[in-house]
Amino acid sequence: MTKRRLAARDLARRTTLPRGPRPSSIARVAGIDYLDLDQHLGYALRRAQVAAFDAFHRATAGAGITRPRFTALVILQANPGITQTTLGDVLGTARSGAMLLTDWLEGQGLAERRHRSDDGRAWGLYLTGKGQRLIERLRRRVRAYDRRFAARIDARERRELLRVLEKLAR
Amino acid sequence: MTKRRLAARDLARRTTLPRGPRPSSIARVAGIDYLDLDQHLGYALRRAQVAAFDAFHRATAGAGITRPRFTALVILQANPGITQTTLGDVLGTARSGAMLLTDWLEGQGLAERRHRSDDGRAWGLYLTGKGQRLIERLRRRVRAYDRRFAARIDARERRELLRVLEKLAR
DNA sequence: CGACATTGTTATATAGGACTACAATCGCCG
DNA sequence: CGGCGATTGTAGTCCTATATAACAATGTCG
Repeated sequence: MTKRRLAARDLARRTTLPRGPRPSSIARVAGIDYLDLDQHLGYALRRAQVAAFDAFHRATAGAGITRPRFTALVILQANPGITQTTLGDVLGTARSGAMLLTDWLEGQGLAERRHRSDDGRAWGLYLTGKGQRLIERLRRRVRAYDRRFAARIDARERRELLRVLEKLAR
Repeated sequence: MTKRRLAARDLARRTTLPRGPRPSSIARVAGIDYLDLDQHLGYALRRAQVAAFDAFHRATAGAGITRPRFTALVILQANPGITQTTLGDVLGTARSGAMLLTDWLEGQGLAERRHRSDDGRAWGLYLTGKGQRLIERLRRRVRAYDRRFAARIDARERRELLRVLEKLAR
């Protein structure tokens, strides 16, 4: 244990399961003129994304799992030993956020920090057995809900959509 | 002035321009295994949406305008006299949020509340001249940035994308 | 008129971040 | 090999965007 683990963290406070804002979906209100709002890619993307998030939310209901937490678990599953900084890069958040997230995962017994022999500053992050089991179950559920959500469009549209979204996200 | 306007609001506090979290974009990190994350519509939509928000953010830089504020201005422009509750419905947020938003718009001199003759409870919301000028300028800028962002795909892809996104958002 | 619903409002709580400063450690360069 | 800048995790602070609940004023409808 180096110094940085000595400080007793208030894990309890950070372990609170988020009630979270219900994502719901952004319904179109009758009688309202939206002008050209739907012609904006940004607006259209956001509406679709909120709807998708709703499906995700139902898939992970009760597990206290949020979007970044799910992503983190997937990344940890596929990249054992990753550092917090890299995790933050993947999630697109600051280092400090990745640390809070890691604290939560550790507090839940889903992941653990292990010292790296090659770098005394960094931790290697690993899923625990519990974390492994949880993410496998969650991935099945999320995939299922994603498929159900995607049922609104056909297979070709879905393929095209993913292709175009990737071009936009780059 | 009915009672509900009498309470002196701390407009100053709410008038603060948001520094806001820089949206940036969620870059793909080299050497990391993402598993099937990109196959999830939700994940792909989110990445694209963050990228789009980045374009929006650049378009509205310096004006203190956030996404919901922009939407509110557009909606007010096209639907003068709308109530706060309806505005909240359009934005997909709670009434209290719509009120805070309205407070901000009013504090900035962009919109104003006027009594409705038909309903003593509700306010009708209207853009001021300043708000009118701002939203017209902003819409031009946002459209331009949206076009620039959309340049990553061709016209047919864009049309298809909007069509498919609409199906998903419903 | 009286019960109930709706509107705006206020107060409160919380998640989710960013940002900064700091100590330990690494890596490089002279 | 010794020192200095860069990097990592950490702690502390701050802020935004939300939601929720309780409330008074007002509307609606039986």
